[in-house]
Order: sequence, then C-alpha cells, then structure tokens
Amino acid sequence: MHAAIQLLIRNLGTRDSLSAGEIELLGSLQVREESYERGRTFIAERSRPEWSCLLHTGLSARAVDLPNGTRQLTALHIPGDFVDLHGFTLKRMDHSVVAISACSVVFVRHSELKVITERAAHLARMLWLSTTIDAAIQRRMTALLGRHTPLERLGHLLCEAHTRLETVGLVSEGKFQFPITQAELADLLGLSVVHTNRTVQDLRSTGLVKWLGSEVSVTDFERLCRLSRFDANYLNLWVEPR
Amino acid sequence: MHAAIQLLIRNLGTRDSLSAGEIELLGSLQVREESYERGRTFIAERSRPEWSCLLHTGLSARAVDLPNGTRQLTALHIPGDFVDLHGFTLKRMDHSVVAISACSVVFVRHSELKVITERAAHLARMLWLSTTIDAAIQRRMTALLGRHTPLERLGHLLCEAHTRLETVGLVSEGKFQFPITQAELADLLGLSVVHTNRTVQDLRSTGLVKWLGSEVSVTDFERLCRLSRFDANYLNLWVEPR
DNA sequence: CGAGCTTTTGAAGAACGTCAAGAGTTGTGG
DNA sequence: CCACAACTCTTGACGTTCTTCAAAAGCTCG
Repeated sequence: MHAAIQLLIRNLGTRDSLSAGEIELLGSLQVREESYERGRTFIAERSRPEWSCLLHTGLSARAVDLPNGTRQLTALHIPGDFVDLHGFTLKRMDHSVVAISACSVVFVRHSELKVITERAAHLARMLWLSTTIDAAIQRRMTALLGRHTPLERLGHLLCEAHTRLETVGLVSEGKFQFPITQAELADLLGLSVVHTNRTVQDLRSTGLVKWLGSEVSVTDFERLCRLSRFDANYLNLWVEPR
Repeated sequence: MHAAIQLLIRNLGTRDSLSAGEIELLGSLQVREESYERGRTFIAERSRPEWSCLLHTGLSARAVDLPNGTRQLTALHIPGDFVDLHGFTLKRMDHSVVAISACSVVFVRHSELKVITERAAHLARMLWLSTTIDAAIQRRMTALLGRHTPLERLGHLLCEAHTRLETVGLVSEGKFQFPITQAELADLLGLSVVHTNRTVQDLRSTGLVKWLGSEVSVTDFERLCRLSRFDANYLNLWVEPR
C-alpha cells in the first residue's frame, strides 16, 4: 500500500474507524505518483482532471488568481490531505493547486472513486466528510479574513497547522517543518508582504512561538490558542459513526 | 411532493439530470417544515442535529460568532439550497444558521440521507456535489475578503445572488427581492456598517444597480460582472454526468 | 563570489474603523 | 389614524491600520 494512502487512512481514522475491507479497498486503488518543485502549479484552474490528488509529502495550497495579478491562497494542505477530492464532483476546477514546498503527490482515478460511491457507502461518506471538513476549514478562513486581526490570523494558522500536522505524526515536542515564504503567507492571510513581516515579528515578540527558517516551534500552545481564538471543534477530530 | 423539494430538484437539475426514480426518491422523503422570524438562529453552533435543512422561502446565512461579540456571515443561502447538508457528515455544527429574512425551512432526517448513500449512489454524489459547490462559493468568499475592494465584494455578492436566484426562478427583468439590512451586509462583507453604507452608495452611483428597500434591480449585469470580477464558473451551472 | 531571492526597515499616504448624531422608516398601540 | 418607539440609514470628523514605494540587509545556490 502506498504511504500516502496510509496517511489518508490515518487522517480518516481520526474521524471514524474504517473496517478491514475499507482499508483493503483503499489499498487496492491504483495510484500514480508525481513530484513537483516548489512554486509549481500542478492543477490548473478551469482544467478538467480525471484524477484526484492526495498529498504525500510537502505543503500545497489552493490558489484563486485574480485579474490584477494578485492571488489569494484559500487553503493550505498537509500530507495525508485528499486535496483535490472536490474535483471529483465539481468536474471543472474553480481554482488551481500549487506546491508551496517541493511536493510528492499521489493521484487516484475518478472512475475508481465512483466505484467506491457505488459499492462502499460508508467509505464514500468518509470521503464526503473529508470535503466537508475542508469546507469547515474554509469557513474559518473566511471568518479570519473578515473579522480577525492580522496577528490572530497568523496565530490561528499556526494553531491549525500544529493540530493537523500532529494527527499525521509530523509534530514532535511542539516543533514542525513549515516551509513557506512570507510572500506566500501574505497571500494566505490577505495582507501585503510588508505587513505580514511585521505581523510575524509581532508574533515572535509574544514569545509563544519560535520561528527560524522553516522550523516552527510552538512554546506555549494553550496561550497561542487563546491569543488566536483557536478552537479545534471545526476540525472534527473525534471518532464517531458517520 | 413538498415545494422545497421541487426547488432542490430544480437546483440539482442544473448540474446533472436526475432520473425519474431519483426524483421519486427525493419526493418520498419525510419532511418537517418550520418557519422562523427574521434574525432567529435556528441551528446553533455546537449542536448535533439529526436533521438537515433545506431552505424553502426567504434568506438565511451561516454565521461564525466571535468571542468579541462580532460575527462573520460566511455564506448566504437562497430558496432551494440544502443549507445544512454539511451537518450530515460533520455531526457537530462548527457554525450557526440564522434567518436573514422570515424563512420557511424544511428538515430531512439524516437517517434517510444515509439510506440514499447506500441505495442511490448517483443521487448521493449529487448531494455531495451540492456541498462541494457550497465549498467553492466559500472559497470565492475567502478570495473576496482577502484580495478584493469593498465595492468588488458588494458587486460580486449581487452578481452571485442574481445568478443563483435566476436558477430557481426568483429573478424577473433583472429584479429580485433581497431583504437584508446594511448591518447584515457588513457582517457578510467583513466591513463596518458605516463603510458598508458608503460602499452601497458607491455602487448606486455607478448606475449599474438600483437598490430601493429590499428590491434590487440590476440594470447592466455585464458591466456589473466586469466591475466585480465575477465569473460564474465556480457555480457549476451546467449539466454534465457526475 | 555574485545573482537572485527573501527578509527587514522607514516614510508617506490611502483605506477603513470608530464615535457621535441626525434623518428616515417601520411597526405598534391607543 | 396618529403618535411614539425602535430600528435602519446616512453623514461628518478623526484616528488607526494597512498598503505602497523604496531601499538595505541577509541568505542560498550555483
């Protein structure tokens, strides 16, 4: 079984237990693996993919490009995320997907996903759940951009990254790799690069986070959550029949 | 068959054709109808509904309430929207749903939706699609708040409302009912009430829109789209096998 | 070592929020 | 049918936040 599929199983498994048959079915999916260098747009807006992609390693983001040359990154994805499952139902992309760091990505055929909806209803609901959790994350992002200060947005992003990375085993002693430039952060937070830089400095000066190069170390997660008004409820991190 | 279910069929039917059997299945769903006065929160954050709601008449919105007493409205819903289908997979609400105008709402049991996923895979994919289109709308909203001017946000909101209301037959001669206060608009656009008011006046002064009381009349949709950088692609308004 | 990125700093101006108050509108009860 | 209360919309003044522009400093990779 491909390691990316194992991450997906771990990801889904934090929301409901999967049967042996379901795990076997996921393991039997034919996958195509690709690697992309940093900055590469590997799924284009308006394209009609016949495969959905699952992030194996690295960071990727959904991007909405605007006519005036700027862009908004609307979501950040981590290993184990079934990034482009939305494309399975949407057919035509309304956004693009870019590699924030070097990425290794695994593709699954839509035709195989369709079979899952026909023969494995519970597993299909789990994949559906994966897209609705993405939507819940997107809602939180909307609220952050609409009604939160830059410092809260940045802190919230780190709280969320910390929490999600932990579920796939990519946090140790509060530390995790977070290879993203401040220009990309700016596109995520809806700020200018200059103000993003000042916000990063503000956050550093709280002492709750150490951030050197691409390594982030959260030294006081509890207080960072309070500062950022972060509450993990929306991530649905509990096991329950779905 | 309940009129709200007919609206849903019309809504889904703009994305793929439904078979007679699927329509019959939707028509056979047991529904519970409720009416709510303007301003009422009828699904609470953190609640665990066992029913999903479908908007029949009126406007409703998803709301994320913030600790400091403000809120962000993250989505606006119109008749025919299966507003709380997200709750079917999420189980516990990450946001609340409020009536923007007086609303009539129809509820469907999660247990019946579960049966659809087990016995009607294509219809289930259509419901899944409904939630991923919601997610696409949410992405657009995120981009609006992050990288668009207040005038573009407001214009885009009207373009989207116009387009979506048209698919359920609620626009005639460019006119539609849009019963929302400027305070609620402010919570949607991520602005203060004062600035929202000035933005509404800016939009009126373009002459592209007439907006008196709760009636909006778009006098030049094409130019309003260009002003707002609106492109309906993300609404998935074409029929295609899904 | 040097080119090209990334981060950082300063200064000036535009955009947006807040506060305060007046004008208009709607709904209700006498 | 009118009067009043409560909400909604509008305007002005002022302060803060954030962007833009420009440039320097630091870092990375050939």
